[in-house]
Amino acid sequence: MPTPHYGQPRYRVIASELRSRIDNYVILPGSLLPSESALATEFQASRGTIRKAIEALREEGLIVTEHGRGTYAKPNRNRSGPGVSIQPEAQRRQVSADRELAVLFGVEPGTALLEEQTVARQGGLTRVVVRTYRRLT
Amino acid sequence: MPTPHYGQPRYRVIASELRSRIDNYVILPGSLLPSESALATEFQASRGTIRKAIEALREEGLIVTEHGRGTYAKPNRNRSGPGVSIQPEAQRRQVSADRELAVLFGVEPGTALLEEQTVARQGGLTRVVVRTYRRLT
DNA sequence: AGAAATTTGTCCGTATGTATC
DNA sequence: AGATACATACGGACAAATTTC
Repeated sequence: MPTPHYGQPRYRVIASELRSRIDNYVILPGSLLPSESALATEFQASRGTIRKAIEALREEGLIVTEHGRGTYAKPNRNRSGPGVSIQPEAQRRQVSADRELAVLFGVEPGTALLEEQTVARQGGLTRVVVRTYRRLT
Repeated sequence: MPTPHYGQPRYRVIASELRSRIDNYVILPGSLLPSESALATEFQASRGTIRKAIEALREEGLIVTEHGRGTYAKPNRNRSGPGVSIQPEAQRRQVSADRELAVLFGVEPGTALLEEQTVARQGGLTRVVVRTYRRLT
């Protein structure tokens, strides 16, 4: 059905078709796209070509891919404003000892300590934050 | 956090984190690790991925697994000396969220959170302090 | 003794990531 | 572009061992 795109790489043609389906809600926001294998069959292309098309849409921010799950059309695309900074799952940094840590470690308050912070999320919701403090070695 | 393998596979990242906890006595020698399901929740991974991480540590000889019981950190790994005793202290209390915790949990700064603090000592010296933060449910 | 809950063991199917030809 | 192979990852289901009440 899509208009022929002569002279265009196959993956671009496929990307356009998928973009159109998302824009026209043939693929609903938040729902899974067909698997790469299924799309390969439908478009009579190899999985590699399908993956290039998907990669293009992912770079446009239209879709999100999860390892072992599949590729989703992004939900509520016209909302997420800026300032929504993403916190890394785990990070290490130096912090200065608060009064309690200073007492525990037997150092002066303000002394640099190594802090590792791990964030565990579930369904976009932060479940637990773990902060581990050690001496600088 | 699923998604592509940037660098290391997830199960190896998880194995590293667990190894670190064992090395730093966050998980004490001879004690049970959290169940595979609990770890799956904490790390937002499937049980299969957790099992791969555990398998890696088991091959390193760091832990031992028993069917129906759980997985233990190996006791007396490097008996460098006799009086190497560890005395963890734990306490729970409510604290008010600092700016970063507020962002992570999506609450107003100053909101009360539950903090669990564990102190692991060795030979009178504080080795590590772990602070775990959760919502008040 | 027995039932229920918990935890690890195993197997299946499906999907994506990556490398190679 | 296409094809294949293997690694990584998810999720469900059930069995087996153990603990708890």
